[in-house]
Amino acid sequence: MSITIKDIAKFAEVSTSTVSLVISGKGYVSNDTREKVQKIIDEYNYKPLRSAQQLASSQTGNIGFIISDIHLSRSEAFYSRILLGAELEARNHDMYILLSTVGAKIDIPHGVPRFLNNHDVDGIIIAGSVPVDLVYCIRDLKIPTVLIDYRVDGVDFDSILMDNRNGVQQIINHLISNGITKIGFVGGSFYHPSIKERFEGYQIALVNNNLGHIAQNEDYHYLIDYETSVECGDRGLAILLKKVPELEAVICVNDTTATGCLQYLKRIDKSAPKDIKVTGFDNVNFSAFTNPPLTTVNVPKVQMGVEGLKLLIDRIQNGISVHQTRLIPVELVVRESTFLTDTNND
Amino acid sequence: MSITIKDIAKFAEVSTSTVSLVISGKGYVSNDTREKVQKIIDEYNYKPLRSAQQLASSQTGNIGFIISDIHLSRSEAFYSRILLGAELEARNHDMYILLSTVGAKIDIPHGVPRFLNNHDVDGIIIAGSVPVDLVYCIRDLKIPTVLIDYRVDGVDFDSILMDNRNGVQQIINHLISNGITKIGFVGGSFYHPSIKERFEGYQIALVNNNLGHIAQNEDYHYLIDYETSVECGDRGLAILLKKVPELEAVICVNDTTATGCLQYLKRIDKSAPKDIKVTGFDNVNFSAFTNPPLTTVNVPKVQMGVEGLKLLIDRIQNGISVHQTRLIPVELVVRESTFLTDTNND
DNA sequence: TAATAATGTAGAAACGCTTCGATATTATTA
DNA sequence: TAATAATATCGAAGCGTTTCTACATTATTA
Repeated sequence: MSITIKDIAKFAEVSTSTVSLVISGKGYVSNDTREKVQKIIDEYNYKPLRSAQQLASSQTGNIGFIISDIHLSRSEAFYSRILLGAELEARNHDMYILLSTVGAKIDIPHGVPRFLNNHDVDGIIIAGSVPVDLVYCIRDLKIPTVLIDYRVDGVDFDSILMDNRNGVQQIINHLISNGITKIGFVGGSFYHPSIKERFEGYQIALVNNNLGHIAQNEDYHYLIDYETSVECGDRGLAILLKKVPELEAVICVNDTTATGCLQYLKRIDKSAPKDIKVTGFDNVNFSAFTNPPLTTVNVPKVQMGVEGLKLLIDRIQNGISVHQTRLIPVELVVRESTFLTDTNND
Repeated sequence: MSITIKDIAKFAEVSTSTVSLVISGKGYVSNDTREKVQKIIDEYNYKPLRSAQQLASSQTGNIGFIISDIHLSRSEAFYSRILLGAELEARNHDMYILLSTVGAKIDIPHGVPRFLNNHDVDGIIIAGSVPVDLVYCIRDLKIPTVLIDYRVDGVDFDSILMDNRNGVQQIINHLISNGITKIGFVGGSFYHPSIKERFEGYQIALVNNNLGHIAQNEDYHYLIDYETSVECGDRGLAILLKKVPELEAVICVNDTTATGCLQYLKRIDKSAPKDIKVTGFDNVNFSAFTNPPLTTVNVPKVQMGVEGLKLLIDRIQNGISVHQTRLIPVELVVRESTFLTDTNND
């Protein structure tokens, strides 16, 4: 039917093993032979059949990407950008990504993504929080795994994290250097490590600036809702302002929550930055288009996906023994929700 | 290493071919034998190796899912719900989904999703609009293909569409039966067929209600922006109200755009439904949480993914000759952005 | 009851690749 | 210069399935 490695070998007048070596780049092949074979391959646009490669090499060429369905459909493109980055890098290694969403509750072992039980992946990426039972299950499977924007205490995985604490510190320095000190925090519960880290960054930065009394004062903190959402921000700022009417700024755990704060301000006929400074986190695509545009922290989402896949490939191919954590730097993006400026800051 | 079909055959004291027949459910196997073999399979938790199956059967067991990167990251979980549905149904057929995003421009044939050139999929789902060149390319490849929420004039594919015209008609009937007639439309350009259909539905419904003059009056229509977005709705309603101050209702092409209208109303110190009725379309997850909650049209997104995959499987397995279009019914969801009610309508 | 059809099972040949030796040639070292 | 190492190529085995063919056995039909 289609053209096979045998055909190429015949046309190039070499053995199939030589063709295979040329394709994989392994072993010894003379330059002359390599070029001759490559020319034939190109001429016939030959692509080795994946299933045959897989069967012979006992590698699947697939990466399993696990994400909670909530994250995928609610988190405003944050995780889908990570997926995008992973896919981008997967192409460079000629691998495919098998996507699987998981619910908040899954029963082990029947409810786990199929590719786990079926041995259909060479490695796994977990993006964002998933049920811990699943994490334990995957650890026991001993499949190479990388966590992106997630970690589980007591489980030692390679991971890609963003520097949440530093990001919030940048925000706080930005506020304090402009004379703002009465700074509140609106977030979600600590079900996700990033939320916890952002709040910790908030507390540390305040303490470092001799504002420990605010860092400790629960009136300044709204950390109740399980999921972060627009409504969470709306409700959160309302409650904070009731307790602390003199609040000067509110740091939101992410851009979505910050949108909620802006919404609340508008409802009570106030606005940022005039009455109160509002900041977000993540720099998702809509954050430049809120009214006013959000000061936030840019998280290189696509790059996190790329790095995650690179790390995973590294482990699959080289089986490095010690687990790595890569902390991705983040960067303050100043827009008008904190201070009106003349300079255009994109 | 792992357990193979040979092991199962040995333990069950049958041939490998019999085991294979039991697994696939094809051919003739006596009940006794079937049960005996199945018991062994279960006992050892045996799963056939995909690559071997694929090689022997020359089927990949994969479905390619193509979506524009804009759709994936901007369209508020609409398309990711479709993806979810497709994945759900893929599981029932023990197939995997290979996801590929494409940009607004791609060069044929090098920029097309890899799985096309590499013969790594048995069929393709295209969700939402993609470059037409890609559609032509896929047609020429003669791979079974299903379009979901998209169509291209002159290309005959199986497709899953939603009943956009009927949805808008339901909205208009809802408005008119409550005495509202001065109804505007805010949408995007017609790059996507659904946008065009929704506008057509708007016009048809008006004509049917003896409101043809409004259907024809361009002052009532904002159809400029390429992408539908919050800003598009904000800007659109502003312009409409300038031209038609007595406007009573605005039908938005989707929930995102409707959100923009609500935003604009708030800015000019007006609100829905008091000053003007606002409706959306799609019923995405946030539409129940806007302020006020949006009257909209529910589109069964997950079901569309499921149906798309079913149709695709049908074509792959049975090679049905005539192309099918399945029109998915939609349903009006009345919330408070049109009329304040006593009844709770979820 | 004899011929035919349906049912049930097994053996072995693919499927298209990778990789392990084996062998031959060339380069390097002692 | 002889022994060894590095380079280059090939043939063939093997990866774990599916499926074709052959051969029995049992059920159905004339």
